[in-house]
Amino acid sequence: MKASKVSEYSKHQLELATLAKALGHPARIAILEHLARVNACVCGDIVEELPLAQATVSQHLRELKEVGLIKGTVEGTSVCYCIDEENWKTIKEQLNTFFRELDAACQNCC
Amino acid sequence: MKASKVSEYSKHQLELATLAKALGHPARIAILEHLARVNACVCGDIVEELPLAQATVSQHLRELKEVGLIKGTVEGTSVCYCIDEENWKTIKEQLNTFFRELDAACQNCC
DNA sequence: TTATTTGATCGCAATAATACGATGAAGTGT
DNA sequence: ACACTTCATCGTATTATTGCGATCAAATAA
Repeated sequence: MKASKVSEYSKHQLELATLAKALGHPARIAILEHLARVNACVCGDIVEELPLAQATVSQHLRELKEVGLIKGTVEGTSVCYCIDEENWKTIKEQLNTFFRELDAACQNCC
Repeated sequence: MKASKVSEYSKHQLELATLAKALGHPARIAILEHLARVNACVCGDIVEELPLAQATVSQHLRELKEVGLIKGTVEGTSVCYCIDEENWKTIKEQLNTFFRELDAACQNCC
């Protein structure tokens, strides 16, 4: 992508795309679903759930954290990850707004 | 790899990730929003809306089409694109199911 | 203290995504 | 027939992502 043209997209388009990109890998979907399933904080045993090395899982966790979907809390020698409830609400609202945009579209076209 | 690790991702995890990946680029978000905004089929003037060359836009359109978000109909020498209402309903349901999964999670953790 | 555990980060290789000019295919108009 | 339009695809350069071993940092346990 040309750096000079990135600014041509609106802020919310860039935000949505960044968010979607974070969800655009099966490992990260699996991590989120695992965190949801155990309904509690899970630590590094996420690594055990995935067919990936510890370094790779750590990388995926960072990506999810950067986009605000999860948060991690240090607990002694391990780190407890969970879905970031606060941010998730905001993110969900962003996505739903986008969905409603699409819903309003294109009733009888083509 | 440890034997306890599941070597593959589930079908729905792969589907979700593929879908999210298709939304993971600002140009494709912009295309969808434009199609929604004009509330009718638009043809190759999508190119005029984006800071990208025709070949690149065509590429993005193909990705959106492959994942079922849009459809294109040939109209003479031009092609009319619009959101694929039918598929969009299915896709939205998939996403909402995923969202509900996350909603149920992690009430008071960390 | 030293050893161990947990997880983050670094460095690098392999792969995938992005962008664009050039070209091809198919329809339209002269 | 020819020129023109519209869009898809090809070839390819650039950049980003993915994955993993190695290593580092911090807390814990001996």
